[in-house]
Amino acid sequence: MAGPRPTIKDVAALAGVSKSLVSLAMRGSDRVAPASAAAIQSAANQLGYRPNAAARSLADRRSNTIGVLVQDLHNPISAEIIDGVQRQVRASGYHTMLVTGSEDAALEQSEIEKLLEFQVEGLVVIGHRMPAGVRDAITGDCPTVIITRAESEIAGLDSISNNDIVGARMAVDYLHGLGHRAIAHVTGGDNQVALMRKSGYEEAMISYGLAKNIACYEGAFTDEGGYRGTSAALASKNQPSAVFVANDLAAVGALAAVADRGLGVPEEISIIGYDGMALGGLRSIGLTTIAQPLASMGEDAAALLFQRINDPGRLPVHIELEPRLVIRNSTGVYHG
Amino acid sequence: MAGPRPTIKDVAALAGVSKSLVSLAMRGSDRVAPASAAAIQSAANQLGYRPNAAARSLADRRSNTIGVLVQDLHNPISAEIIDGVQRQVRASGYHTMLVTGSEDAALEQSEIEKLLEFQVEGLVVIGHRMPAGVRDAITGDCPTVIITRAESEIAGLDSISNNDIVGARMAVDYLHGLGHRAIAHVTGGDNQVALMRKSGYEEAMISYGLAKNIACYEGAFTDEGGYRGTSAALASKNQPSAVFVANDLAAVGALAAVADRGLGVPEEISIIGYDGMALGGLRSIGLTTIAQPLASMGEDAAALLFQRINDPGRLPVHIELEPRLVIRNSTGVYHG
DNA sequence: ACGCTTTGTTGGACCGTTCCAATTTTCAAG
DNA sequence: CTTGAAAATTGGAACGGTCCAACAAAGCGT
Repeated sequence: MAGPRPTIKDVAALAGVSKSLVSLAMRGSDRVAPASAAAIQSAANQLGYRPNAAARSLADRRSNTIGVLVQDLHNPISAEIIDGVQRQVRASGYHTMLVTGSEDAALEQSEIEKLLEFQVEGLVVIGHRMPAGVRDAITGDCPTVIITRAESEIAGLDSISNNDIVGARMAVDYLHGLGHRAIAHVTGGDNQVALMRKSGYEEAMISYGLAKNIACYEGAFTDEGGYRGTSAALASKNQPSAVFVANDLAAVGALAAVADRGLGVPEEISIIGYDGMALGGLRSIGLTTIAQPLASMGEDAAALLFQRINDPGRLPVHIELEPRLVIRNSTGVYHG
Repeated sequence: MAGPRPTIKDVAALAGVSKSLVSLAMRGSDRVAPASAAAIQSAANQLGYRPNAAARSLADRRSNTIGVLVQDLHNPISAEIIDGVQRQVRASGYHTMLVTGSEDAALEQSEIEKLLEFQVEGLVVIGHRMPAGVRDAITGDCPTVIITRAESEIAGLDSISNNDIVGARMAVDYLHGLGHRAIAHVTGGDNQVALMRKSGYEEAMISYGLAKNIACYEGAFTDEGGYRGTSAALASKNQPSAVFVANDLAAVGALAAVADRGLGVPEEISIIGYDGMALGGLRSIGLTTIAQPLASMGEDAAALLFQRINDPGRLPVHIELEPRLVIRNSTGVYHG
């Protein structure tokens, strides 16, 4: 078995033709005589020939590959967005190279670096942080789009997100409509997305004349963070009757915190999350949430990328989608 | 901004040295005079030079890359395993190219094909199905390891899994110890892993003299599948008092099914899952489960891969880890 | 049998690196 | 100084493909 992998030359020799013809045949050109095509096919199969992507990409000066950086693979919404991205990328005849980010900015930057060295023709970033390497990517002329985070100032960078301020307001509106007045917020850290959700919450509270009831507890976009923030909220002397949690993953942690304190959801405490992850829809979780159209955001992002690849000069586009309230079992009317 | 990307030649010209020296310098060789090194560095920065991975990989005849195929990115355990793989791969100075599989076998095969065209030096498959392309990979001399599925016959293929039969027995043992006798099983489909868990369940039931109580309901390794199978179990005339569900994701669906039927967990029905996904540990879910050491399985898999890369001839290794019972709130004593 | 087009096929240059043998420079010792 | 070894640098041949201009073969109308 083994030895060096067969190259196009070996196939050519075995089929008794030139390597140029093999090259043509492998790409399914119609300028190859049927007889030759058959001979080449059979030689290729016999040798187990597989084209070398590095060589091809070098000669072509294009890699046919889109790079995807996923900042938090542990958040189930990442998988849902990726699905959308993949679908669109595949439909365009490209393929995807996925790398994962992390809290370590240097590591994240080096992952992007790797992607760029591979000459990816476009970059999709899924996450709320703006990784350091992205600026390099853009100045290096690599079309880039960032998902779930709004970005409008940077030339050459497209973005697609939902309107977090509006979404947060919707959450408060809904809880207010149920009769809640002591509505707390568990935050998602100091990234842009979390901050916008927080502002939306604050604005809504103020517009209802509930400024004095504004209560933010520090959390994070993780189950752990939601648990921590919500525990703090419940322990406070002004215990809220409803909690708007920064995202769904954290909201699942929030449900746990409420249960641990021996309180009932939604009878005593209402919980609303944000994102619309599929897992939240299970009846055993039944999380009310502000949903983003995750898969289609992924698709749109990839579509945006291809637009820019075909027209590199175009102005940065920011697509903002409307979030949607999804009512399930974690919220209920206030009975004081 | 733009034009063709700068190459090593451009850097050489600007720094006033030969391209060979730039090549050496970029890789941090100590045979380069400090002065030249500095000049080259500054020229590279000025031009925004970035080495071309395709060219490098071609010249080197190695890609420094490990391919990872994730069959089900939606199952949270995938992310946990990937973490482990990445850590080990990075520690070895390689990087990772991730692609996602799907039910569509042809698509999955083409993804593997892509990975091989990229000349990945090793392949990690995460999932329970054995993808068609894997055999090609192995005959094409690409070291491969498969995670969560036992495989011992195929030369050149390493595998790492837990002992699903033992694990399933542990689940039954535990439920039996709590006093349960009508223990049903919701299956995970017809893949090898699911079948082993099913056998373990059956064997354990038989060894307790409960052969007549064996009751398998068709499910799948998804929340949806668990919901469906458990609903069927609860609707049957021999309603079980405990259900062993094929995996954690399905068990979350099972919890929903029980709740939907208005029954209490664990008072009326006990539920036990399998895998040990982090999410199951949240108190709002509190799923009792048979846990696999996911992250370390990922690390071990990558380690195995590097061993084989360094010694391609070695016999196939199968590492089998012991699962561990993790007791949480979804199981309780039987009170008939 | 004659050009003339159409269809198939080919050699060689090139893509951006790394590697190696060969060359130049530097420098310490005699 | 000279000399030889060590240190620094270089040109050119790979690597495995794609592309292009040139060439060979086949068909075809007259």
